[in-house]
Amino acid sequence: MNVMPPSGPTAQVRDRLLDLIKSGDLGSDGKLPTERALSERFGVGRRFVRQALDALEAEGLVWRKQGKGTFAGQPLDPMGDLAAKITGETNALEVMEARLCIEPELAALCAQRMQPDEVARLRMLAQRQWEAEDAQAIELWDGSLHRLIAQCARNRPLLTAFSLLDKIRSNPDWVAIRAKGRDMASLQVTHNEHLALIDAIAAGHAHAARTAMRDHLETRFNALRGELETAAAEQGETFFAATSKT
Amino acid sequence: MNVMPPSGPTAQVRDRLLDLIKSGDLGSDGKLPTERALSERFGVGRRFVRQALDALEAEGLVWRKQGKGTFAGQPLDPMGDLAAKITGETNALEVMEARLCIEPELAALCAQRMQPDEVARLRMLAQRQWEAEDAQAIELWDGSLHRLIAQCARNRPLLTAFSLLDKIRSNPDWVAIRAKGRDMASLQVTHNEHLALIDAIAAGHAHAARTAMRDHLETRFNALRGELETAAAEQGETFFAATSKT
DNA sequence: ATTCTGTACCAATACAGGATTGGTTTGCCT
DNA sequence: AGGCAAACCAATCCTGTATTGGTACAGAAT
Repeated sequence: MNVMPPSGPTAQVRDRLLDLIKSGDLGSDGKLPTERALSERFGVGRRFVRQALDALEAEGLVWRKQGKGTFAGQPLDPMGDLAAKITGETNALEVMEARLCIEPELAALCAQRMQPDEVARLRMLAQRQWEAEDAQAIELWDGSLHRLIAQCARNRPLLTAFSLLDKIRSNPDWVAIRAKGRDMASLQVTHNEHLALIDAIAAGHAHAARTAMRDHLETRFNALRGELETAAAEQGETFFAATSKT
Repeated sequence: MNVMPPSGPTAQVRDRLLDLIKSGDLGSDGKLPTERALSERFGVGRRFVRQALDALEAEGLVWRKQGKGTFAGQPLDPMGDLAAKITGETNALEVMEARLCIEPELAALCAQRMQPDEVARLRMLAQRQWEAEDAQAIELWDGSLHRLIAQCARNRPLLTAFSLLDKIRSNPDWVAIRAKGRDMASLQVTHNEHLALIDAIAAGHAHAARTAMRDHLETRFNALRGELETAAAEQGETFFAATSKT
């Protein structure tokens, strides 16, 4: 999908859409107003809205599906019923452990297989996350960044394994726990770690990318552990600590 | 679910249900008539029908879901659907790459979480594989060994990711390619590698187990690469080389 | 004649309300 | 007290309509 950079009214619509995306007024699923609503709101034809959305979709900032709508970020991979089945049989620590196994390798492969425009897309997603104004937007852009890295690794089974974890983690109660573990200081750390990761990927250094992702996940793991211990102290063990049975 | 063997009317209902299941009159999804319909049809109370179905469910001959119905057989495995979908979108090299990511970590976790009787089971499986007399038996015992390691790692998401790879690899054409890459010398190497791996696990050395598994998989990867190059030279690229698209 | 724009149409998906189905409880009869 | 039918509840399905992105068509403007 090679889309010309927008000019004229389309460029203005694109910028206003970007403002809307940044504004934090979207729902937790990042759903944007419909094309028809946006065309009324901006006082332009629907075709201009579509062209602006074409551009944003090419930049990886929105995704669209006929009959469903237009959403900020990157979509979760369809998992069928599998993730729902597993969610009740695992816990946050196991998922984190699995992430530490899989995502550094995805980052390394991404560094090896990255295509030229994809680095810019990663940087833009990291910037969206840094500029995010509420917990929902942080979650949406952080998730989108990790998803794009996984896609750019170009290994379908590993992408699927990642997506399984992604889906499990999308459970609202799990999302809430993560949100509690974030403050300005941790967001700064995350942003720095994201940038270091993207720099390693951009330079094509697989080993550095692997290490950067591992460091980043370990930081998040420690924050999660802190939250889980706080939650456990407050109310005894909850579903986060479901025993894994094999 | 411990269900007493049925007696009296329940036993008769059970037998009639079994006849119905065997009759081939069910739809393609194996859906049985509703409990209410069966109770009318057999001229008994619904409770008898439920008891008979309880028994058949305990025997694995039917499955039930509230709001959906009662079905002959066992529910479809969500992983089967997903693996079938992924199989057409990946290739043997990607799967091998994914194994190199996931299985060393499973071996390390297994070394940390292994329970006392499990080492003996691993050794027995390795011995079975060494003694196997044909390609099918080799595949069976080798697979069982790797599966047990994955289970003993006690991480549900990683086990699921492993199982997905296992499922993809169970495709018969893929099995055949692997069989062609084996001879007495390679089986000896494999056996030695299995033993080294199990020794590391038994000793609880996570790092050594990780390295042993990685070494073993790299050996298999090289053999697979050899077979794929041979196959490619013989008939041009086949489905093993499906391009991964992201 | 070509390009632009609004409108119409199509394909994919969602949604709401009612129906259906398994799971459980209640109340009546023996 | 035990057994059974009826009632109730929770989960899922079904249907018709609405919605949404994707595309085509027709008319207006240049």
